[in-house]
Amino acid sequence: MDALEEILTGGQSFSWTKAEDGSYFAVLNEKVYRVRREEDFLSDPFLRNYYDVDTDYEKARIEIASKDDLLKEAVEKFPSLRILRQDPWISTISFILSQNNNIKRIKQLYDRLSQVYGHEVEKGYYSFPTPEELSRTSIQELRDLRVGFRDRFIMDAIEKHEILKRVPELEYSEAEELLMSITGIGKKVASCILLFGFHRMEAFPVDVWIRKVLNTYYPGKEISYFEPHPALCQQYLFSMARYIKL
DNA sequence: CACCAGGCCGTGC
DNA sequence: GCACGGCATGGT
Repeated sequence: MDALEEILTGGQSFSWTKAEDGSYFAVLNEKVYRVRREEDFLSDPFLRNYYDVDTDYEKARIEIASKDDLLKEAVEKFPSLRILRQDPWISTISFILSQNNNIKRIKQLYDRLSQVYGHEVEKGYYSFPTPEELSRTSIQELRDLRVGFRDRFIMDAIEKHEILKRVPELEYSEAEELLMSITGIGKKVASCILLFGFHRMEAFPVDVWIRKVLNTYYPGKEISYFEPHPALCQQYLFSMARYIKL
């Protein structure tokens, strides 16, 4: 199992594209970043933080693997899984796009928004649009880009984007409530934004895959079973569920 | 043709 | 408070 494949294109980020030669690239931080191996994240300060290099995951992995056989298998199957430290705004729009959608199409819509409303940082490579850039759009333009019923949700997120600034100082439940004041953000999308955009490791996003895992392998168990690493357990179970096509 | 995808909204009870 | 239908789009 290609470690980078799962981390960069497995559903927590939609910024990364796999190139013909097997490398991955993304436009972030006003630059085009290209990586091929995990070591490529070590030398650049932005990438170090983005890839959460300075967090020691090893202790958590041991703890998680000791919980049960499924998690043990997940840790073995996806040895270097981690939670990327992504931009709050990019995460917000990405996971609004994610609802009742699949990863491949979310990625398409992400790229389309970048090309149409972002700016070119290198020939042929476009950044994800800032709130200001995206505010040039309209319901009709968004619909023409095929975002579907999510058009008005994106419009509301643009309008209320400044609330993202207040999130870091809030308790989880308050932050969740604030995010859910944007139309189109419910509990699941809020948890993804808090996890991937604000690195709130107490988050535990429950989507259709996680629901299947919980029903099949953890009937009657509470989320607290996955303490003290709920977010990481969730990510491992998400990857496993998709891997075994639950 | 049906059903599904990193769900949420609006309505009715 | 909870259940349920509707929702755009593209893939299988």
